[in-house]
Amino acid sequence: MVSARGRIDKRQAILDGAFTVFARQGYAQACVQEIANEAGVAKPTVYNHLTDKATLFRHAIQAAAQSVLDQRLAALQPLTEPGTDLRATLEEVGHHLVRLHADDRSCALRRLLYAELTHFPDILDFAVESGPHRLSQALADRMARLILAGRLRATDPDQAAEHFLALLVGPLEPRSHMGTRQIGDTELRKIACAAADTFLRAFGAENANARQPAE
Amino acid sequence: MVSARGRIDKRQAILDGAFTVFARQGYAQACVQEIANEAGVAKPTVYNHLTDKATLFRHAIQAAAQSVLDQRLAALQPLTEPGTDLRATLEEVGHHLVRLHADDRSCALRRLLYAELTHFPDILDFAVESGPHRLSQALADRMARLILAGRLRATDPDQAAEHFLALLVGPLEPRSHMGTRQIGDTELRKIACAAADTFLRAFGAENANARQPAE
DNA sequence: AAGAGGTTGAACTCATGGGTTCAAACTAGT
DNA sequence: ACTAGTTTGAACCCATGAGTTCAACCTCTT
Repeated sequence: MVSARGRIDKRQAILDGAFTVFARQGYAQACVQEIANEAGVAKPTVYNHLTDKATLFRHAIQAAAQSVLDQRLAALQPLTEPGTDLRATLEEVGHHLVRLHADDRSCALRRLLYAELTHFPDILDFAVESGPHRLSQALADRMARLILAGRLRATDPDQAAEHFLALLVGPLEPRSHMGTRQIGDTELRKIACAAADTFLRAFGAENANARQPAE
Repeated sequence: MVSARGRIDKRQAILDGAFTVFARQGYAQACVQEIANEAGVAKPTVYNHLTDKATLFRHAIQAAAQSVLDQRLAALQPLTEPGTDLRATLEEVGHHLVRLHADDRSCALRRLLYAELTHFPDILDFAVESGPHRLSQALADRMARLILAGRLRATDPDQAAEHFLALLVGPLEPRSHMGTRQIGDTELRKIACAAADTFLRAFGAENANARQPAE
């Protein structure tokens, strides 16, 4: 028997190649032969691991969505220990989130989801439900803590999270030409700063509304 | 000769049917025969008016994008004469914009653009450039007037417009499951109110920051 | 009535690509 | 070296659908 490690590697390679090609071509235009080439594997091997083009697609999307979500959740980390300068922490987290959102993989995944949602209604479950929704929940948890600590105004934490994410992501779409154009890091930073600024004006605690210059 | 009116009607019917079918199936999965059926027309007639499936797609998208943009620009109208209650006007415009954004046609168009942007890079020109960008510009013009009139804080009008749109549209995507689920009008209204509230807190003139109950 | 231009349906050509088959080659474990 | 499970390439079958052709057919114009 071929080493189990080798099998798993092949499977991973196939899923990775599948996502790459699907991202490049869309579901219908992507042909299995090309996926096999991308993965450095023969066509029958693909069908040996994944029965269908459709299940191949589902698994590739699911893997990509999981990794994207993990990255985003990790980016919220600094908010659990906000330190003394809340603005700086928000800018940092915002910058990180915005960078992830503008990432190639992330954009490709979003495009694929939008495109094939009608043909694969079931991908909603693990891609939308556990995508932006989970992120929003996690962020709302942090917002609740900040409100309790008196560092934000007393409001609905869910709405605070929703609006912070909106301020980050909203300006991104038009500027990136729907994920086509890459955005420079300085521009991303500016977007994050602007979002943090507006957010603090609207949700900051009354006594700390003004920009605090330094410690 | 068949009446010119009849020809034009056929062409319109074809473009409309094309958009409907493309929206339902995506570019690759849509077959020209089905478009012909949808338009109540024979297949060769389609090729008589539009040479290609590709140009058929381009024209259908262009027409849809134009009509969507027109609707959105019209929705900004109330902001040119803001009346005494700025908050109410913002909520009204916001509600209108959000309703348009959540509309079936609009969602379908957005999905198509995302999906086929890689295969038709040229649709960027008339769909993205003259889509959200134009809307943002028009809104920024209104913002500039409001700032000059002292009804908003002195800031960059472009950023004010960007953030207002972000606050409107951002919360929509996750809730509508990327345009799959229809959202009730009361929920849309709530989203618009929340957006107006956050926006006024961040961009309202200092003296008019608080909620003004009535005239 | 005659003719011109657009429309129709059906049949046709041809390329693409999903999925399968199979014999040969490979790669451990014994 | 022997065997079992895997991979490989190439060829194959078959469905789908883009785009074309053509003869019959409207539907106006003159």
